This record gives sequence, C-alpha cells and structure tokens, in this order.
Amino acid sequence: MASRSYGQYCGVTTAVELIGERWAMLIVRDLLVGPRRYTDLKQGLPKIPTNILSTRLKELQEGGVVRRVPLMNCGLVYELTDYGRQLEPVVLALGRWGFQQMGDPQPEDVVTADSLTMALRTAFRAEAATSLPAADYELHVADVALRVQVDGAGLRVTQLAPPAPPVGGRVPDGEPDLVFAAGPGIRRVISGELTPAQAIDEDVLAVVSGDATLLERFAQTFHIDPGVVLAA
Amino acid sequence: MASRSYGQYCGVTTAVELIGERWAMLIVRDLLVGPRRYTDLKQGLPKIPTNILSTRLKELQEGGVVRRVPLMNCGLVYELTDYGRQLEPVVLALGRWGFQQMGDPQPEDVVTADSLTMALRTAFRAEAATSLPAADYELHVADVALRVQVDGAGLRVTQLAPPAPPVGGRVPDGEPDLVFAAGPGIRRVISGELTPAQAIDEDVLAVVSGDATLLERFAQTFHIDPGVVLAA
DNA sequence: CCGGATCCGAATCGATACTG
DNA sequence: CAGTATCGATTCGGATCCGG
Repeated sequence: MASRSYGQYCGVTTAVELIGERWAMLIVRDLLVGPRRYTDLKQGLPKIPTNILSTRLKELQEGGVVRRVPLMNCGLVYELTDYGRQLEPVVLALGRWGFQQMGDPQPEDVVTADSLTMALRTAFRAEAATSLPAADYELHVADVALRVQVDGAGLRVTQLAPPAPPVGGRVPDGEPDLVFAAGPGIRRVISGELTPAQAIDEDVLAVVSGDATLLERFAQTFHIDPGVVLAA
Repeated sequence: MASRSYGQYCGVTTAVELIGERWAMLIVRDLLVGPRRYTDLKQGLPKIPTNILSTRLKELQEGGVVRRVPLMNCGLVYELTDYGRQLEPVVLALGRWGFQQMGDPQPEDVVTADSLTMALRTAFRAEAATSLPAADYELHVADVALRVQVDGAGLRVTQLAPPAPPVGGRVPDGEPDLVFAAGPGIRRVISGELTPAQAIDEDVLAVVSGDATLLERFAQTFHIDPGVVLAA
C-alpha cells in the first residue's frame, strides 16, 4: 500500500493519494449529483471495468470520502460523506478548467446525465442569474433529458428520463418555459463562441417548444469565460 | 493514446485526462512556485522515476500546461503556461482538502521547499491578514528554510537555503521579525488543534530569535479550518 | 553536473467471464 | 443487483547508461 505513496508530507500529496487514482475523480463527480447504486455508477461510467469500480469504491470508503448505505427497500447506494462533498469546489474548478481545452467529441465519446448535470453546475453563474428573472428549462442532449430550474442564485437540475428518476429524485411539477435540444456544439454557446441565434443557424440548438427568446437568458446564465477558472 | 480516454465528452473528464496521471499534479504544484529545471523537479519529487518525469513533462507540454524555456546562461527551465497557472485554485483547494486527512508523517515522508511553500499558500487567509499588522517570518522545517512575508492581503514566500536561491529568486533584504523552527506537528497549529504556546510546550515549535509573540499572529494568518475547503 | 533515454521486473489496468 | 475471478495489455518504478 505504501507503494502508491508519493513520499511527501503535504496536503496536495495526501489528496492525490486519496482521489488521484484513475476513475476516482469521475466517481466523485457522479456522486456529487446524488447517491448512486453500483449499477448506476457503472452506467454513468460506461468504460470503467467493474473490478476497478469496486476497488475504487473500497478505497474511497477507507479514505472517508464515500459511504455505503443499505436501502430500506432492498439494494444499496453509495453516497459522499461530508468530507467527500467538500470536493465539490475542486470538481467544479477542474470542470471549468478542462472545459476550455475540450475540442470536438471523439466518435466514442458519450454524454451522461450526471456529467451533463455537473457541467451545468460548473457553468452556472450565480451572479448573473440573480439579476435575471427566474427560468425553467428542459434540455435534451443526445439521449439525456434534464429539467434545469434557475431561480435567483439557485440552480436545480433534475434528471428526467431515461430511466425513471433515480433514488431520491422527484420530478418537478409544472411545465418548463422552454424546451430545447442541443448537440455537443452547445459547448460553443457556453464559451460565448456562438450566440444562441448562430447556434440555431448551425443546427447546434433546436427549440422544441416554448419561448425561444429564453435561449439568450440561458446563455447568460450558463457561461464559462476562457481564462477564468476561479472556484466557487 | 485513446486508450487513456475515459470516453466522455465532459470538462472534468478532459481535465483529468490532462493532469490526472500519476505525478502530474505534483509537477504542477512545484511549477506553481516558479519555473524549475528538470533537476530541480527531480529533487523536489525524490521518488519520481526519471522516465516518468520526462514523459509527464512531454504530455503537459502537449496539453498546453507547461512550456519548455531555454535559459540565456545555458540550461533550460520548465514553466507553467497561462493555462497551466489557472490550475492554482484547484491545487490550493486540493491542498486544503488533503490537509484535513493528513495524519502523522510516515518515516519515509519528506518535506520539500516547494511543497511547504504551496502549503503556506493553501493555509494563507488573506481576510485575516488584512486586519493584522505586516509580519516577516523565517521558518525552518526539517532542512528547508523559508522567508515568509505577509503584508496586508499579500503573501510572499522565498526559499532560502539549501541550495542557493533558484532561478529568478531574490533574497529579501532586512531581518525577519521572527525566526522559528517547526517539526511536522506544525500541522496541528495550522488546524487550530494546538495553540502556539502549547506547540512550544510539546516541542513542535521552537523560537530561534525575534519576537515570540508573533507566533500568535502567524497562527491567525495561516490556518485551515476543518470543514472549509472553499477555493480562493 | 544537466537532461534525459533505455531496459526490465513489478504492479496496475482493461476486458471479459462468471457467481451468489 | 452487486460484485469476484481471471488473464493479457499497459504503465510504473528502479536502475543504469549516455551525450553534452
């Protein structure tokens, strides 16, 4: 076990010994969305070998990052401890940093519900949102569908389907103000490279129903400025 | 090369593909202190195999994180690009997070000048420092010696010796207000587990010269509150 | 000494199959 | 659903070597 030690007495070193292993940070990313079963994690990380997933979950438990919680109605979930949840600013900052380097998707690349949920959180600008009216979006990317509700400085993202809303999830009532679909090119809207109008012209965005002018508000609310990675 | 891909189109994933490999984040940590030669990095990371160091440096260059700069007076240094420097909040947040889980040092663990420099940066509380008078410390831990100058919200850490001040380094003029030596137990002072007075009683801290009452100010300026990881 | 490159055994990872 | 077991493919670690 000491073979993985970096041999330094330092906080950064201790941290990467805990969550620097391959896949570990992505497991944490998905658990930041909410508690997940083993199978949920496997689906959200399609390329993870199952032995690695179980090994990481064991290590993260030993490290006090993750807790294994038996469920009342059979089954069990993994959830972040308080300590694990403190990684949120790290994951968000990493997401903003990586965002700038993202090119176009590889053919093999997928978009998962949890990764898109966290991506919206990384791009969310609370300061901008507070000075804007509340808005209620439904966003479709590939085969994931999210309800995205912005109210003041608050952001609430709910995963719709497929599949049925996961553990603890609750589908919001009411109709969204805007339903729209996007391809991976939505990245260029978030970065400001494309205005919503241009994105529609290039078939990156398509309004399904609702008030199309809300796309502007969406773009102002969710934005990652190249060069600004500062964490929340 | 695609073998290392996590197969997701996501900012976090892109980030860990760039700096998630073993040792990469620690190389960035040291480069955040300043440009370093190959040999400096090797000394600052005593356990890194040289082939891994050169591989990582190559990858970090391809990723736009690190730049290789020939030096006028022979030799060359590696330095962070602007993009690489944007990892500072990530590294600081990781350092604060890992700090809380640090136990006592393993016998093999060393403290390097760069890791201690970054540790001070992670623990620095600008808000607290602004409301305190300026102070000028000299800190010795194991065989590293640092000049730590706090002025308002500003922090300046200079590595003294050994060896001679590195590239671009400049030894501050004047005398420090306080010179003190610490063991690894200084962690418990930073966490608030120990007051400076208790630390002296337990031989964790020893004043070499100067105004011993400044230790209180040091403890107020450098502090990591368990449970508070929020990034700068 | 600086800045690596090379070689090789050990450990880890990835893919698939299988089980309570 | 929640993992183990197995095994070939990679990567890592440790040591040595090499050209300036």
